[in-house]
Amino acid sequence: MTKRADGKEKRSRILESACEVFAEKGYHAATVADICQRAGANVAAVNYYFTDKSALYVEAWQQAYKQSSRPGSPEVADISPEEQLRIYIHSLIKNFSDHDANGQFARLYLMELVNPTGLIHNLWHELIEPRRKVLLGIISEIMGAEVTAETVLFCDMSIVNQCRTLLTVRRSDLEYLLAQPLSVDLINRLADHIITFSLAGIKAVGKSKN
Amino acid sequence: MTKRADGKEKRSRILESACEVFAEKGYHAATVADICQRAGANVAAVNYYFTDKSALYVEAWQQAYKQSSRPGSPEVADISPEEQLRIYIHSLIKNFSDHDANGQFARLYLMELVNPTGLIHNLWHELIEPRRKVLLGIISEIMGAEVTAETVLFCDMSIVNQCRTLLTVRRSDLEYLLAQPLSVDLINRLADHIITFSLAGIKAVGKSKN
DNA sequence: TAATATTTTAAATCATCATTTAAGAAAACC
DNA sequence: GGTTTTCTTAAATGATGATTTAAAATATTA
Repeated sequence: MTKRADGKEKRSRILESACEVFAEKGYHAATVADICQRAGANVAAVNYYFTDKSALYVEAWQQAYKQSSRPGSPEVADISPEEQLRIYIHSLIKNFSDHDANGQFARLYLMELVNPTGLIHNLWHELIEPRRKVLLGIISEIMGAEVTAETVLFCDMSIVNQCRTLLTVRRSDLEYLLAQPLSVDLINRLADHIITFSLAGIKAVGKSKN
Repeated sequence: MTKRADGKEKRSRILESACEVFAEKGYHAATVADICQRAGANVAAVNYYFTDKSALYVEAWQQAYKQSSRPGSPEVADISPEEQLRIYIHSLIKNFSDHDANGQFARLYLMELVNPTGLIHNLWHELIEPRRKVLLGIISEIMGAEVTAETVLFCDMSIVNQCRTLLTVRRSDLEYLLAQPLSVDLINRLADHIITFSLAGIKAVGKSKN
């Protein structure tokens, strides 16, 4: 009935490295041994604290989600939707290029998208949808009310998937493609590119649809 | 020293289902048993014909590559770059939405991108780069000569990643997002969307950069 | 058809991981 | 300090999946 003070410390270290490893390799390629080693724990610890690899996975998801920063919460209602989009894309890019907490959730999400485990069925829609709504809102504001839901969704997909570049391609491959190291500066230039590209894209699609 | 006539038939059936399974699940989650079952073959067949799971993987890659259609080879030099882009994007989308040969290579590629096995190190650049060059050429033609290589690369990434939506998201999830079945018609509308969106994007980026 | 080469099969083996166990170490509590 | 609970560990067990083997089946060739 009594708990040790430092008790949960190893637990959370495991959770942390679980996020890392699952994000890096996906569910199947990740091994419990690898996770524990990084956490400096014995393999048995996973089952002691989480019962299962799969349960650990689910908790890692929730953990990573909680630690990730929601992009572009519409705090200041006064700025133009274009400016809101700018901010949203910047924070998306920042999230996607981080290797810690933020980037981890984004990667976990991508891995689940690409090769679903079926373990987080419930979380899926419930966690993701609210965040997506923000971007959908911004887009339809930019386009005006005349436009169909499908068109807005297409734009959403266009934007998010552009940003996913950073998530999909390994750093070294990206550096090869771009023929330069992946500096903060480069990432900012990419963000600016996506903003310009998308803003024009949205407007053009909006125009062609009414 | 003599070969059986139908000998290679089972071999190629295995290769075929290997493409399927690897494309669907990625290297780790795919099992030899699953592959053989789909091919109606005994598990030992993999080792008999290919020695290894990993060697089978490499051959599946090559096979899928050969069977995939290169998008937008610039056969007719007379059409405008805008029209070429249209054609390129359409064929990319077609490739990415197919579940047979074409789509398989695209999925294999994505899986390797997202969670590299390191098994196809050599093939990688050598197979992919030539194809990418086509799109880069089209883009810089649209933008004019004034623009930096980086800008062209960013546009390339914007376009390809938009198209990757179809590869990344499972059919059922996509249908959920779009609230409708994934018809040929829908895919065409998506392709048209990406074309309009990207053409405007390219032009805007080109303008802002000189 | 006999002799040989190739392909297929079921079962055995091996390897990699996940999971359990049981014993020991370290707190916490009295 | 002694007792109890919580953690930690190394080693055992189990499950899954890749690979090997050796024998059977099928084809090819002479």
